[in-house]
Amino acid sequence: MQGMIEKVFEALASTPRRRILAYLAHSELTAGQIAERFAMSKSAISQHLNVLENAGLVRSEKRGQFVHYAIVQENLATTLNSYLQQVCPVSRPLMAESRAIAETKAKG
Amino acid sequence: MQGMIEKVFEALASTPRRRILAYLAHSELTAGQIAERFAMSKSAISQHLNVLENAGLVRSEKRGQFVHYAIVQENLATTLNSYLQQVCPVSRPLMAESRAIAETKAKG
DNA sequence: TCAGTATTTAAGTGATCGCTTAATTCATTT
DNA sequence: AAATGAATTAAGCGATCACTTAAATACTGA
Repeated sequence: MQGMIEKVFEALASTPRRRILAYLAHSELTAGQIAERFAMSKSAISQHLNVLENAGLVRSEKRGQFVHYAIVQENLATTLNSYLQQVCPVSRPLMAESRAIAETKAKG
Repeated sequence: MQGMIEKVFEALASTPRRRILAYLAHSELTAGQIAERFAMSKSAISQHLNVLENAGLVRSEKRGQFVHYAIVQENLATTLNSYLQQVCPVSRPLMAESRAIAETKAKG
């Protein structure tokens, strides 16, 4: 496993990791807040977060005692869309959407 | 692993399987034709094709001695797109636009 | 029917994954 | 400094994955 696409699909292959991303979709959360929602040790969550961060799907920032995690929507959207475009040209409309997200984020 | 989304992401987690999909993007191929392109046994390719078919990403049809495989673009596109919508809510307002583009393409 | 080709299925094996508990690091509070 | 709390890192273990080779199945043509 080396490239960005590989890392992203590897990260998304896990149901707990996709659920973590879903939780982060609406707001930034600390590692502990995420862990609270899962029937799984904090350690396990930390390991999942590491995989997600390594794939560029989340970013983390330590503030005092807490580590805050946030989704990196742009990377998820552009990776999936570019793969989709590569494999099924039918999906071209998604590109416009992806571009629009990128522009929205750049301005805001 | 049960739902469709799980199966799709599980299938896409493998680099050889993504390469198989890429090969099938341009034309239908037999199992043997796919296997020729990989430094891997026919058996392994058959197993990968089984995973992809089980995820609804390819369909197969036996004609005489050969089994022809084809990509199911729609399932790939709609699965990734719907997941993206779920996780990147920013993109939701743009769906109407996306749909409009798709409809324009369908008509023209 | 027999031989040859295409493909799948079965069985086995090493590598990786996903978790656990325990130990560690870092920040805060007293 | 000592104790507490948040989070990561380390070590280990069972389960699953991704291959392999060998056997089975199915079709074709002499």
